[in-house]
Amino acid sequence: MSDPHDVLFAHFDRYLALDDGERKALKERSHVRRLKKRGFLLQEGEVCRSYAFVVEGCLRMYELDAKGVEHNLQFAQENEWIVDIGSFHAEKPSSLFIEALEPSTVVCIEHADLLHLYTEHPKFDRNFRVIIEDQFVELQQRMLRRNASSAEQRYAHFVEQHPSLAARVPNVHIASYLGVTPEFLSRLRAKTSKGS
Amino acid sequence: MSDPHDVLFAHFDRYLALDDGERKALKERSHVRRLKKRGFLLQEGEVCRSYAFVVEGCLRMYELDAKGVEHNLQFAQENEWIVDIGSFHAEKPSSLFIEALEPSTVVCIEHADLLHLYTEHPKFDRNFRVIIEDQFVELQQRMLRRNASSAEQRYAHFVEQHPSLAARVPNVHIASYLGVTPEFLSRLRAKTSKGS
DNA sequence: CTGATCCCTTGATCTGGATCAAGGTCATTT
DNA sequence: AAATGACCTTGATCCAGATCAAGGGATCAG
Repeated sequence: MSDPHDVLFAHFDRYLALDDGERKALKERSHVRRLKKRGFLLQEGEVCRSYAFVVEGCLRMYELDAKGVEHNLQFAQENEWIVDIGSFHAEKPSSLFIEALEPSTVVCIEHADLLHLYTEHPKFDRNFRVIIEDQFVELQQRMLRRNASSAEQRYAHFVEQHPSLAARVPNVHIASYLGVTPEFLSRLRAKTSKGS
Repeated sequence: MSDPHDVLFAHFDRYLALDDGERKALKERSHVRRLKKRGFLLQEGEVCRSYAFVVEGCLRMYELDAKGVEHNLQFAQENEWIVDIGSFHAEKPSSLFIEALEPSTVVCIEHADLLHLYTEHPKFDRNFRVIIEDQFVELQQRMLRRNASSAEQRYAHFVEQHPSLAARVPNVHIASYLGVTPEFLSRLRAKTSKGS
């Protein structure tokens, strides 16, 4: 198995690649954390302390509503970031949970450390800007689909765009992410598998 | 009336304020554009050339679906930014429209100019990162509400959080933004105004 | 091995919100 | 001043998806 930090460095190669000094700083300013299945990286009421990069495994971020129903906001698997940015930057209590759906390994950067990286190495400002711009675009498209497409279309799109998530994540969670009940998603699946 | 660029400079004071050199560069690398009511800043099929800051007026960004129905993705009024970031950065045709709902004044930064600002003045990387992080957090919360709340709750929240938009934007557009039909929004309004 | 817990499915029924249709009020244009 | 069009409302009906209820197959801990 490769060093978690190497996976992270390789991830940055997709943007502006880090030089040795930046890699060293990033390594010093982050730490590896391992979570077992159903372990929490963040729970409601806590401040989100870690900007987390998933090296291995799969996590979800969700909210618990007044009726006790969970609403999945985001999944993150290998080479993806997960954090409650609002809570992280403001250092205020989060209303979200981040939970490992499988045994997972993440690289965590804490608030003070990220600020340090930003000011010492402007390339991080650049790279994190681009990373979040990409996430923003995806979220906008998801919002549009939520308003413009039927549950059936949204599910088909999800399976097409995220086949690995569709395979590794329980359908209950996909249903919640898409904004439908698990029962209804089950019916959709029954219908479309019959059709093929 | 104050100079549109001064409004933009004042906007940046809320983040890391610009120094004289940065202000000069920003002024040189941007231009003011005035739109009449129903004028377009972007139309489907075009590349989104401008990262636009609203000095005065109000615009909306929307998609037109296969059935010819519009879906509002975002509003922008004074001191807010509007752009199809995906199209802007990739310089690829957009599937969105940006239309002025009122006579409006915007400051536009084109792609090459923004890249120039980013590389010459790293503070822009920082400021635009923070700006989009804030937008991202808002959009996440909107996504959660879309999945967790009823149309009635979403409308009440919209009016509470965006009273000025609720006052200046036609209800048809608010309905589309919230993901309901104008007819249904009208019924919600009738019900809640009776209740008070 | 054995309960307990997930997770998925299927049936019956209900409802939030959509659709279709019509009419009314303003504001803008000619 | 008529006419067009944008915007809002209200009624009647319909449907996508929710809710409630039950059962069944994995998987996992003790």
